[in-house]
Amino acid sequence: MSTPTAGAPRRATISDVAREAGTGKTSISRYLNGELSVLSPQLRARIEAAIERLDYQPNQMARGLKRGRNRLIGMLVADLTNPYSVEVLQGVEAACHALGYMPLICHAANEVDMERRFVQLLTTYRVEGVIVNALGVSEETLRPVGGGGIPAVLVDRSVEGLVADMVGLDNEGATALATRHLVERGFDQLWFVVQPFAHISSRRQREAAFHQALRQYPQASGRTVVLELDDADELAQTLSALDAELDAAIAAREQRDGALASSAAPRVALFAANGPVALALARHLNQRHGANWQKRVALLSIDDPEWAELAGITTIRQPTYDIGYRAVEFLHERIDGAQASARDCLLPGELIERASTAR
Amino acid sequence: MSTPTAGAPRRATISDVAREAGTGKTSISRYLNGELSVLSPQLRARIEAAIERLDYQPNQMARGLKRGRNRLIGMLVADLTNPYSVEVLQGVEAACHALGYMPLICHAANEVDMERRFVQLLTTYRVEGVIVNALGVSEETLRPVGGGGIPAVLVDRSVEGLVADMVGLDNEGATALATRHLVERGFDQLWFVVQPFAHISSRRQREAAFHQALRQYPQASGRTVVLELDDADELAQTLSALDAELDAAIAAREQRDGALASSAAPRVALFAANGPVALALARHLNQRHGANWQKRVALLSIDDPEWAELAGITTIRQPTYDIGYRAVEFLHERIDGAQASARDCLLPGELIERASTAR
DNA sequence: TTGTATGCGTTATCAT
DNA sequence: ATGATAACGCATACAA
Repeated sequence: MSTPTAGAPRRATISDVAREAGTGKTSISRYLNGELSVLSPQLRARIEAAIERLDYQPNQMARGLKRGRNRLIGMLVADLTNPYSVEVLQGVEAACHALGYMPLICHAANEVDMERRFVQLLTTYRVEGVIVNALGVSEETLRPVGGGGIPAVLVDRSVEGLVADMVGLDNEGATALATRHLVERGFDQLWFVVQPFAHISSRRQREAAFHQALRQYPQASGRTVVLELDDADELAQTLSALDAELDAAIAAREQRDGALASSAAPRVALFAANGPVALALARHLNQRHGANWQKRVALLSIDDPEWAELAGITTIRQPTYDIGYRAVEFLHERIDGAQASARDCLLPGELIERASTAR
Repeated sequence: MSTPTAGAPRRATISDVAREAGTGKTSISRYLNGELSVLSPQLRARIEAAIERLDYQPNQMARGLKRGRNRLIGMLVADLTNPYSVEVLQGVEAACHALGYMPLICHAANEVDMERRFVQLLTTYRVEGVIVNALGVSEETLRPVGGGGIPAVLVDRSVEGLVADMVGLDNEGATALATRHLVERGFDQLWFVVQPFAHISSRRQREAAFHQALRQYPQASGRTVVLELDDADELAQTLSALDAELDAAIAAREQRDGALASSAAPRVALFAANGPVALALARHLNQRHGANWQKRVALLSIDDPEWAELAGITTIRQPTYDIGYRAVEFLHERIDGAQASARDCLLPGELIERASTAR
């Protein structure tokens, strides 16, 4: 059994190559930067050979130091556990590839100090720009970014006090679309379930848009339920309470409509503000009532994770890939010096109808 | 509306701080590196003030260049879409934090040339080590890593011809555990479903271990089904065929056991080699037969994604967090110069029993 | 066409 | 205790 590498044996530098090729460093540098027209064929050949022999690879750190830009951009992700983030990431990566950037992916894992630590780190590495899917807790921690600092574009969430471009879902349109769908399907009690707002703008926007949209439908009533996903005890408690209220609502309806109404019982619909909320709801209901829970209550969610099809959940699918792609394009313009005032790019969602909201 | 930053206004350097504090760069450097004992209180105060005033932050690129190490390690992930990867990643991040490393996350998205491009990039950035969840297609693309190149540790999969440490699931143990569970539950036809092996060692290992384990149970028979997830048409076709065979198997059993056996019909179990396969199977079966599919056939999967509980799937949960954490620890030892021969670290899986394998 | 010299922002060596 | 000065690996203005 052979032994893997330990201390690296010092890599070849540009000077080594120059010596090996019997020339100066300048020519090597020229070769590396594709200034081929100014190199005699012989020299060029010697350089090529030397590079090959020494397995030379230019040191990007040194390069970046010298030229003042390193083609690095930071991608600060709040929660990679959320499929939404991964999908956005794929758009980001594609755009970076196309535009010649290298994204440094930083995963805050929903921890505020992680976020702080990462923006700190990204600035000390002199990234040329940052794409931020922020925790949004405080503009404080994002100080070095946006506004007077390095160019930034926000994804999904804007953060108060931070002036920067932003791209995300058209929350108002998406929510209206979903609400309308539920009402048209005959649900007249709509419960909007959302995580604690914290400072997360998209949650607030969706909730506001929900109540706004509801005003168009006098036949339906709505309420907001806040669900804390990160605390198992509190979550279980809230879900139990919710379940009890559901029982009451169903009982009330049955009583009002008479016995024959039981077949038309499920008139309340749960509207999950995002995928994680929907998963928590579905898990709870499923555990409590088995696969039959869908007969008790409807469920619709913003975000369209892979399992939604399996569980037959109606969703609003976000244009995640495009969101990521556009974000990088925005950032690219800023890095190139665009000075326009902060722009918002709101992309439309798409309704995916499934069994969970059928009659 | 204010306008975001464009071209950065050149950050302060160590020289700027020195001038501002009326001293030399050396003292600033000393201050930054915590050599506080050799600084007079007055100078120290002046430096502190200057740094504050100029909002100075040391340039890590330059630092790394000078000291020859940058505390960067690469984390090459084959597929972030797989929850397994994200979970491993969390262990990696925690360990990096603890050991003072900064992980550069690179997402190959199952593309071979992406993988090649990233190892190239990581070496030119002179990362001190790499954790690789490889596509495994060819040792060729990983040449600069492991063996004679920069220290590397493999995760989940080893790649032929590449000598390096490796940490992952104890595939043999986990598969045996699962097989035994299925047999004990009374299933006597076990179909092991796995993606094309390509060069992915863990798939091969699990399949081999499956047939190996099966030899202990003469009452049960097994076979391997290869499922190509990336080609929708081929996938649909294979799944249909599978479904037909399932019908045949059920019919055969009913005939043999007589009419009364129909209640005890489901004696065939699907053993998914990993989470993505399980999802594909569940989606198909659910779409074809509705929620009742669980009455037709059992399902067990290695990997325990979030939706498994919702769908009631029995799984083998991998110690993902530990896998990531251990990987970084291994790497750390190599970076520090450990010369031992390549080690393997195989961690045990845990059986999570759910409805999908009940009688 | 090719090479020399200087500097990017830091740290390390050596004086003072 | 403090400060010049020389590298680190590379790119570029300038000279040849």
